[in-house]
Amino acid sequence: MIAGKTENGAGVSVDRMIQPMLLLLILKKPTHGYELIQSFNALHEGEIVEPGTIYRNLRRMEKEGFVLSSWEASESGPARRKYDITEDGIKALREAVLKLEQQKQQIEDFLNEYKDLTARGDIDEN
Amino acid sequence: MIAGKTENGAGVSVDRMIQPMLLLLILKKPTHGYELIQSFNALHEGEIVEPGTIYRNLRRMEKEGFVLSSWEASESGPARRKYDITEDGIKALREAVLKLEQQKQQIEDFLNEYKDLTARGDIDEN
DNA sequence: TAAACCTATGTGCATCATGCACTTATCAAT
DNA sequence: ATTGATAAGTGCATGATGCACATAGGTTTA
Repeated sequence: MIAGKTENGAGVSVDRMIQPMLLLLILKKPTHGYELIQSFNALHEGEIVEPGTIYRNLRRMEKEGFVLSSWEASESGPARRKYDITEDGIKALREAVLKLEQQKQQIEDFLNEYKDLTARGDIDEN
Repeated sequence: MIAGKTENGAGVSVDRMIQPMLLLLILKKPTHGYELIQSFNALHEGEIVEPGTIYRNLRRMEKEGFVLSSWEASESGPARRKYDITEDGIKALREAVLKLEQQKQQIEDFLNEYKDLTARGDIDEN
């Protein structure tokens, strides 16, 4: 439970990965917020991402120049805001990838330290 | 740059790992805040952790029953608050480990998806 | 002895991201 | 006309952090 806690607990999982994940999804296939929410929640079952979080991240990323939006008519339903990634967005994605690699390494280091401890029997298993 | 941003940018690295890292350090060797700050900043060079963040996390964890503190005299210097981990703290550490394993997996999944894309040449390398 | 410095702990304020709940709006179907 | 799915968004509260500052004990030095 960290950051905007509740039973969901963004302290984990998709935590702080929303921006790069959105950028990657948009890079793969330019689309709109509603579908991104579907993709997100289909991808990580159980881990529901708040619509508000998606929409706010999209608007913020547009403000920062990582994506561009354009209104698009739907065959059946209200108009949607379709997002495309920009050059800056691709750059931001690359930087995020580098940071995530570092983060993964840090987590691995931590987990290894923990395992060393349990292996030595300094801590019980159950 | 996420959460309390500035040039430091906790959005990465030690991001949201402070609590489990502190618990692990204290489990290995009960100690006080100031030394934990040293350990932290020695461990991850370049990534400076704010003293305020450490102290606040320690007090919070004590309020939640994960650690216990006791004042202790120093040979040379002001008294320090020495922290010991509790059973609940060990439990919390174990839970954090599980979540970090999940988080690591998510990062890996993401990085693999990204690599698939670059491998297909859908995105330039530089 | 006073000033300067290191050790040690902490707080106040601003910023940022998220969860939860709610609102608005379009379109289709009943 | 009402209901329901699609689609986008906002307001408020909560929580974590950075930065700067405050406080205080102890040691060293001028």
